[in-house]
Amino acid sequence: MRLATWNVNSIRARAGRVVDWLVREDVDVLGMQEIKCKPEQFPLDEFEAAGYDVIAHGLNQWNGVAFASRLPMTDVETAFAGQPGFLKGAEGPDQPLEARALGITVDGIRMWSLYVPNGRGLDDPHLAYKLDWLARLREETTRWMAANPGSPLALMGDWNVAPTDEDMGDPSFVPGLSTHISPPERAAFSAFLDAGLIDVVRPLVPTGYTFWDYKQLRFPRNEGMRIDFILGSPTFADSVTAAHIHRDERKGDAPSDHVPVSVDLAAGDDDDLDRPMIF
DNA sequence: ATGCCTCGCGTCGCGAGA
Repeated sequence: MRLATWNVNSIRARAGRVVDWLVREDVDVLGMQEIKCKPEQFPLDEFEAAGYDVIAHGLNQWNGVAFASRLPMTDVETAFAGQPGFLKGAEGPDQPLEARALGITVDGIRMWSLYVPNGRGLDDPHLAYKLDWLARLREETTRWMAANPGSPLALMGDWNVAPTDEDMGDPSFVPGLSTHISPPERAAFSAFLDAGLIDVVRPLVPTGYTFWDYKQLRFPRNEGMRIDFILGSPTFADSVTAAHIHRDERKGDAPSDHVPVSVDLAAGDDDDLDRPMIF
């Protein structure tokens, strides 16, 4: 199985490009972020013509997450337990949920398409929202892993955090002044690794960015950021046989500012991985 | 540099993105 994540920056502006890539790369399941539309506005026909079913979760022109899959999708959730909401200018609990998380199960694998809040600025209420959102997601992930020991889980999406200095190549992001690299954001990300999740791409693709700003020739200068990740539970990580950052998708006409990230998994219906080794 | 792109909205200026 080939599984991928991609912040598409408007699916209506990018459907042709996304479907072409899915077919060309033989992708089975794609988690998308920033579809920027409601489900009834999603360009379903182009996906269905290529053999993909779509589940979309979008509330308005902002955010929005979706899955496209050639395999059956079950157990759909449009938010994780404890997910906080946000409304600009509002404070306290009971702010409305945004369309930033979508969970499904495919072939026994629990997977989430996640669009972590941007943060906007170190002094902005959106940063507190981002940190709370990540902390709540980490708590729910820990709870889920304890309740489902040994079950494969993949958290994939746009995390809006550059976890190490090697992941930040955009000179406009300044330590002490900028989001994405601040110590609390990095701590919120590394808490997932502490909880037992594994970055399944980095060991196989040790360098490279997944995002380049549209402005200031960031892509030609390769001044990008690695902020899109696939984190897996141990059993999920054990099944990963390959990983790719599809850098070429930043080229050509009307690209997203993010590129897709994919992993290949050993076939789920053979039991080679469970067979005891005999010497 | 309050800038530089790109997108959606809703009518050409603004919020949001990272």
